[in-house]
Amino acid sequence: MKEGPDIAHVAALIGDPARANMLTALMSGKALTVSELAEEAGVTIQTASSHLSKLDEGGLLRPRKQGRHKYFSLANDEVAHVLEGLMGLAAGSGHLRKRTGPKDAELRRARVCYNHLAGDMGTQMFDSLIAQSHLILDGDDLNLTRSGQAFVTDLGIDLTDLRKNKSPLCRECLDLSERRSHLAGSLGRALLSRFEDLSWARRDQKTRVVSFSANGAKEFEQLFSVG
Amino acid sequence: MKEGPDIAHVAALIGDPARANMLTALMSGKALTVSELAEEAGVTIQTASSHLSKLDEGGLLRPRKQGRHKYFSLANDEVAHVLEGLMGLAAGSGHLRKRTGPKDAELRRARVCYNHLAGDMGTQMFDSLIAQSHLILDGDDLNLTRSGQAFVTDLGIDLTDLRKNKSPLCRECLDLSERRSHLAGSLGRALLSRFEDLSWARRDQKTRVVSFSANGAKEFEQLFSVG
DNA sequence: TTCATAGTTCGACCATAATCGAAGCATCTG
DNA sequence: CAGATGCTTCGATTATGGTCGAACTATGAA
Repeated sequence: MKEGPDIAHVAALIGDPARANMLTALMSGKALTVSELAEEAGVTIQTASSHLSKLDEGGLLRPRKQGRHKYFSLANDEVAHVLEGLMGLAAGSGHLRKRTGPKDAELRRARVCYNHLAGDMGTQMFDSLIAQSHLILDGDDLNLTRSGQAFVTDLGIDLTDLRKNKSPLCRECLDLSERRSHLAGSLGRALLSRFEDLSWARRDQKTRVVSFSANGAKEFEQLFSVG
Repeated sequence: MKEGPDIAHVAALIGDPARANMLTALMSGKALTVSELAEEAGVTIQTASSHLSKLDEGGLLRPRKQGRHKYFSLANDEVAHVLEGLMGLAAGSGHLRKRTGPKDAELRRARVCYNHLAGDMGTQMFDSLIAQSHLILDGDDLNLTRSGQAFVTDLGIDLTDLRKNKSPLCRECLDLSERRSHLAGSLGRALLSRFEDLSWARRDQKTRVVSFSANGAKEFEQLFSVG
């Protein structure tokens, strides 16, 4: 009767409150165990286990067993991307769960989107990379130019290492709430973790807030100035 | 307890099969009425109405009243973007709905889109009308030229009758799966019904297939040759 | 006006699936 | 080994929400 991918199934998976809570918890990029996710979602471990196996079957999660623990993380960047999109839609339609605490400003400024940098600083970095011609956007493809390769190598990132990875190096991740793009893919991931290594930034696992140190913010501003 | 946008609510909206069908139908970019969407989703009009008001409340749709019709389209391209992402996820996890039935070839060739002709023959007709300068496309507006007026009058269509109608005479209807336009509006409607009057074509209400008779196909080909 | 068509609202029915208790595996520790 | 911890499976209960018939409103046509 109908044609095309079964979008309803995937959406229904995300559409349950308990599962949605688990997925948002996983947006921090950190792998979590069944018990932790149960706590996040406010359900018992049995229920959580059932939910998680459904999410796994649906291809949204990547499970890893380690001893008697089972760690779950988001399956890939695409999943994170869709989740961010849904957050944008929910926020746009004024369907925020009331909570305009002080953390919101920080979240808008810099936050973790799965495992790369999002928020104002994320889009600033993206725009700056484009403006400096370190990245070029070709249709849907995003390519690192020669100067961009030098730039990130200078920053201390091993590109040949990254390329071993099967996942794409650069990816555009659209932040719907701001209608701006930021950088995902293995390079986006590497940049964020490099910022952490350099002690420029530190991420709060609980809230997805990325807080930059005074020095880190200065260095960042210098590297990714706009205009 | 929880923080952030209520992603579960939006996802649950998309997660119902009937609603998902409606949304995918609206991915064509065309505004559809409640009845059409009910047909798309395979539910009754009451059910469709209920679903649509929920989708509207959720900010996913943009409703427009036109006479006694109520047209729905996607609220904005952010919604479409999220839907695309979900399709990607569903496709990626091998959750495709099987798609190649025997009727599909017929549907691709000629089908009813609301009440005008779509499919290959629909786009052929559109292209031919443009090529013969019977129609000119001016931005978003589609205008019937003097020669076009003579052309359709020759075909036995009463234009003054059509113009009484408040609905636009010509409308472009984009078929995204083929990325081609075909002719909608009251003229598109009139053309299809004229084909039926002339016994050139007959439409199957169940499947939306439009089947041309041998003679009808020949006449059609002669009128709307391409090149 | 009267009839027809498009859509909404109400109410009742029913199916799906979320939930948790209890029991069962698996893995680590002493 | 026994005991503890992390997780899964089974079964029963429950509630949410999708569905349609029927009645109602609104717009257009004759």
